[in-house]
Parts: sequence; structure tokens; C-alpha cells
Amino acid sequence: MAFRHPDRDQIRIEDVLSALGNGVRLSVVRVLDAGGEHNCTSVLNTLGITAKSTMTHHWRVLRDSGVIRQQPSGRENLLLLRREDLDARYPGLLDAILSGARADEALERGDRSP
Amino acid sequence: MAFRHPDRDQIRIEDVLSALGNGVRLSVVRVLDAGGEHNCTSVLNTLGITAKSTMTHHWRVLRDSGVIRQQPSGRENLLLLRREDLDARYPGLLDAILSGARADEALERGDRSP
DNA sequence: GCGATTGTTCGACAATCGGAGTACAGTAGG
DNA sequence: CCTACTGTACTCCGATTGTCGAACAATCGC
Repeated sequence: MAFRHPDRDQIRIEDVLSALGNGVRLSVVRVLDAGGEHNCTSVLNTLGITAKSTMTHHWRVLRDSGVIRQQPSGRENLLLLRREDLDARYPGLLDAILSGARADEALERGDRSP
Repeated sequence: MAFRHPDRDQIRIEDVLSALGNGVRLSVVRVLDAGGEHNCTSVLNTLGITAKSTMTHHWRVLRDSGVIRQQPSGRENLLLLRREDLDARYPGLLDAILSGARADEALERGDRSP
């Protein structure tokens, strides 16, 4: 199963933003950013529930927008955050978004010390 | 006409990203960031066409997500980018997005020197 | 007050989105 | 080979999105 990923130069910020403008997908990126090797089910489990077919839909959005890379390996699909490409095209964007997401979560939990 | 704007602490990055994950709205923010006083029609004219009612829809999305402030003044609505609030909540985000949008545009025009 | 300007509200519409179930394909391991 | 596992493809559904025209409200200038 060969997936079509956009080249670095084909990534558009509009697509990246709308891809990440969704709670589930933003969480996925946060999980991938946290490190470790991930396949579809590992992320799916980390995030709680959600049907496989639903996630396949989100993988496609994230893949098409250039946020993640999906690498078939055996019977799994390894999921990789395309940090280098994103940092090259949009310096500081990913970090700002990830910090922002963490800050939002802290604020929603009512934390006083972020 | 009193608009309901979210407080700084009510802004959520997910909403900001999905608001800006749209070409028209991203352009609006770029126009507002460029400076100068703007009302609805001035932005509408800068952007080319588009019906008034369509823009009213986009204003609402931008307003609800906390990206812009809409300030009634006489028979106009002044439009303001909430840069201070966004910078406070998400340092570097707005600049990264705006630079990214400019870079995308340059790349699409085929510029060699951004 | 009258007409022009500014922008919202409302309703309609097609298109897309997010979610899910089922079926299917490829691989690994016994 | 047969079964379990991983994940996609396909299809369906309701909700949301983006666009627009028409009607309305408020304000300004005359």
C-alpha cells in the first residue's frame, strides 16, 4: 500500500491549519510529537476509543496536508510527524501549536501553573 | 449591535486553527495584519469580490474563535486583529502563520527570493 | 425626512466533514 | 494452511460549512 504524500514544497499552510483545527487530529500530532514509535492502533489506544475507519479518515487528512508520513512496515503502518519538513517550511509553527495545545489543556484543567 | 467576543482565556487553539484553515479568512487576517484601519467593505474590496453576507459569516467565525474584534462605530464595523491576546496565549503562533502564508504565496508565484 | 451606505439576519443550497459498520487485503505466526 | 492482527476501502448518515440573494435595521449626509 503506497501512500501519496505531498512533497515538502507542496505543503500549504492553509491545509496544515485546517488539518490541525480538529481536536482528534491535534491530539494525534501531540502523541506523535511526544516521541516513541507509533502505529495506527497505538495512537488509537492512546487517544481512547474511536473506530478504526474513522481514524483512517484522519490519517488521510493529516497525510494529504503533509503533517504526517505513513510508512508501511510489515502489517503495520508506522506514523511519523513530518517535523523537519514543517519546520523548514514554517519555522516555529509546529512548536507554537504544540505549546498552545498544552497550554489550552492546562488552562482547561484549571491549572494555575502551566 | 453588540458582538460577543470570547475573553482571552476562552480562546482555544483548535478554534483559531480551524478559523485560519480557510483561504478567505487567512487572507483577511493578512490584510488586517498589514495595518491601517479596516471596516468590512474595505477588506471585502481588498480581497476582490465576495458577497457581503458571505463575509458576515467569516467575520463571525473569526470573531467567535477570538482572532478578530469587531467594533461598531457609527454605521461601520471596525475590524481589529487581536494580536495582543493571541500573542499572549500562543506566543509566536500568529507570526509563524503570517510568515508561512507569505512564504506560500511567494512559492506559488514561483519566486526564487522570498 | 429621504436616499445612500453599511452590515446583519434569514433562508436556501450544494459540498464537505466526522463518525461508524462492514467487508476486504496483506502479513505474521502457529 | 489457517487464524489472528493491522489497517484500508467502501458506503451510509447526520451535521456542519461555504456561498449566495433578499430583506431588514441602523446611521449618515443632505
